[in-house]
Amino acid sequence: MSEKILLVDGHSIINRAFYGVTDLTNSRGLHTNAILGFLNTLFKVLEEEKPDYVTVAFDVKAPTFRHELYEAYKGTRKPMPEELHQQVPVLKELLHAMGILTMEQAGLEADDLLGTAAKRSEAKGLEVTVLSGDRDLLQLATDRIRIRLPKTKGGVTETENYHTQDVIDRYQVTPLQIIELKALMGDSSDNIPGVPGIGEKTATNLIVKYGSIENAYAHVEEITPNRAREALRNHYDMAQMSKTLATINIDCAYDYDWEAARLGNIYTKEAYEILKELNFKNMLSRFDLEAPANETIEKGFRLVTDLGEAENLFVKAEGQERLAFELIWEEKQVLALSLTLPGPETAVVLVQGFLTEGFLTERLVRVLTKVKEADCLGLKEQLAFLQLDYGEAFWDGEIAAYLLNPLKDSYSCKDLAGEYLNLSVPSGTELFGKQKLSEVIEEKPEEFRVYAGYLSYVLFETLPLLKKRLEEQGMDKLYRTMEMPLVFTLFSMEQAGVMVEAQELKDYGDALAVRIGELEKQIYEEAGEEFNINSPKQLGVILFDKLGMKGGKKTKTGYSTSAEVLEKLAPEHPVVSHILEYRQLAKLKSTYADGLAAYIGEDKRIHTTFQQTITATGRLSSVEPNLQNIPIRMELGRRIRKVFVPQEGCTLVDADYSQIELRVLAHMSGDEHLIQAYREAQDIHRLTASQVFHIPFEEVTDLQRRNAKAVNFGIVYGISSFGLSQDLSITRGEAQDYIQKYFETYPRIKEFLDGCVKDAKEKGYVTTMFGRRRQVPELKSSNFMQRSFGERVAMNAPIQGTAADIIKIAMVRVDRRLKEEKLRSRLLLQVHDELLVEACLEELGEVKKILSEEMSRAAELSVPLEIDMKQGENWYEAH
DNA sequence: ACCCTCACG
DNA sequence: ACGTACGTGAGGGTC
Repeated sequence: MSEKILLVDGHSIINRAFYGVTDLTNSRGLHTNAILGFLNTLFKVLEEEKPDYVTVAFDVKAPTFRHELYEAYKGTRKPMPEELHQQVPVLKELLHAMGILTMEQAGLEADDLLGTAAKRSEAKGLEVTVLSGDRDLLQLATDRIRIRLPKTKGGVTETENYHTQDVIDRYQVTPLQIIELKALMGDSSDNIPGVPGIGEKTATNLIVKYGSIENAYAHVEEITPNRAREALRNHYDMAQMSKTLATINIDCAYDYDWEAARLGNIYTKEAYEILKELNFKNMLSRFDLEAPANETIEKGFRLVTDLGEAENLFVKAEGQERLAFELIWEEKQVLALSLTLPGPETAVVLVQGFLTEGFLTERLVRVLTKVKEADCLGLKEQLAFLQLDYGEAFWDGEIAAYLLNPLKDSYSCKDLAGEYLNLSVPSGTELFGKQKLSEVIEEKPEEFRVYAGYLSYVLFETLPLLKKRLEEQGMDKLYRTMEMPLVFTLFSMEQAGVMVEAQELKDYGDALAVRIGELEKQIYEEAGEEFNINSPKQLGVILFDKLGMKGGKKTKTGYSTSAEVLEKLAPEHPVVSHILEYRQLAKLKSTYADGLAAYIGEDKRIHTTFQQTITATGRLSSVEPNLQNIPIRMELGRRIRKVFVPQEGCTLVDADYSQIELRVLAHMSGDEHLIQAYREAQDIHRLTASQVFHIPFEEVTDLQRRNAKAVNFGIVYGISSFGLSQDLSITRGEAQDYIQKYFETYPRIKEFLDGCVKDAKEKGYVTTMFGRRRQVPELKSSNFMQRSFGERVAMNAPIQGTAADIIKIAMVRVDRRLKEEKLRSRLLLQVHDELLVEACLEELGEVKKILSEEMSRAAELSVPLEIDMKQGENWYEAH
């Protein structure tokens, strides 16, 4: 078998990685996402190909022969963003440390170097693979040169592979004719001018029929349609030049050295050090020869399919101090249990034959009530299969990892393994894509065993580390007394759900539909044509191009048509206010009337999911559906709340904290004026106005009060004069003036906010009253915008986060008391500063007492925590 | 997959 | 000079 060579288009792969991988930085603020993406792609291909030679080609920032030929070539091409540019030298250094050859030369592009190396390697008898993100490289494909183009589908990266025939199958033309296509069509990203009026279809037709641009021109009289014929006739010279531009030079003056490209051991000490510096913990395990190899770990995972064997396992488990478990399920059915006992000894028990779901879950519950510690990932989801009450034994790795770093977007087994164990573990999608797990168990039992085994193994190995870090960072109490009990409270709330009147919701939607229909008709008449009102793009064309309105504000992609802009335009043309009304109704219908209806269950209730590990500040979020953003500000939308009702014999009680964030600010800053104001239970915004503007309380005008209110809000958001000026439609100078006066009045607040920023700059994070942390990496950015954002975040997170802590405490206590006092009333929803309870009529008095007591006592502040509470026959009335 | 818009605190 | 308020989720359009 002949030897193999892998040639990598460094420029295109790192670009692709930069835009495809979420931004990351290492501890010194260097952006690393493109390097990570590049390495992931490279390792995957290296493992698949096992090449004997590897070379990565880069572009050099210097004119090439193409510039001499055509001056606009790459003239307007946007420069590499700084965040990407800084990563290139680091990547090259890393490749060199791994003993991988790189090539670059002034006057040549990476494409030309690749083409040259590929053709010479082919001539030498090697099997060639070219890895690139750029389809232009397809012109190099032959029977012995394969082009691999990475493609991301559903989160899984795969490559499309092209030999000669694959190109023909896909594009109807030969690899070399790809050049002709490109010359005809043009390529805006490379500034290659095409022939105006010829697109992919026409170009393909011409080349399939005539083989080349020259031959097509020779038969130009025959060409149809007319448009194409004239286009080619008029732009033939251009097309020929484009062809030269698009042609990869396969015989550069470059001395390619195969021996320098020969692949040795890439897992070197030098590379290990660089990866450590880059903070690529997932990668390190490949390079760390001392760490236990995946194979060693995986060998220990035992598949259990026999009832007797399972029973023995459970008996053994019951006697343990600690274990990790994870039920694996799909479509509400348990498929398997992953269990790790000290040793560590990992077993994967399949639901199969006598090993029923019922047996498995009942036995597991018995085990879990006996052991001192049970670790898992995503306990709330597991509880759906396990009849369990709150217990101190449970530890949830997802929640622990979230507290340690709330900025991540996932806390999967794979993430934990990489971050805390330096272990590279495949994810479900990587292994099985979208295939159903029930099929995977049948078809790939071996792979499933490994996948499932890791789920509990990783938890067992990670939890001690997570615990240690929580203690080190002073978050163990927060974890044990707030977040873990809350898991059970949220589970109860989700299970309870909230009852919704389906018919009323439908009637509401139907009524909207009638009005939406009328508005549609009217808008089309006023616009003089029919168009999609829901499309900001089409709407922009109608308003700003056709009707000639002065639409100033542009977004990245075109005119802005936001309500803010439209409201200013409303006086100019009657269609604008109709569009505004249409927008409002369309939103209500699609998101709320139709959207919510789809979630009403057989029990007539909507069961949302509360996410506990999403927000950067410690708040919860609500999804599928989101019940934390049901309309309230406008009357029409607010009416939707009438469909949220109590069950028979119950009523709804809604309690919300009054201005909790400002009260938290008063407490945390220790500002006497603000504290005094709250102790006297005054109208806080009016008082602010009176103190800031030095006027008697009674004489504060509505406008002054409104301004003061906006300033109070701004303070909580991390004040900026620009933000305030936008909100109040005043100049920045005036806004700055308000802010200055505010801080003169409340100097301790300024000290507190400055202190937050200073802390964040020194320590890299800010904390809430209860010790919850949020890292603020943006403060290290060299970009002014990013840094300013970091400053606002540093001011806002302690306030928003403390308020979130307080209501979480209240929720756990309210839930606990309702249960301890054996009440049938239930906590249903949380909306950041508000709790909704379904109270049985005979328990109403007690429920109100519990809510009031537990919410106001949740934290000891230097100002009272006041609660507004209402009761009603639906959520509209109760709030 | 990403943007725009808009609903909430 | 930079070009923004903090935190979320969902639907529709576009590429």
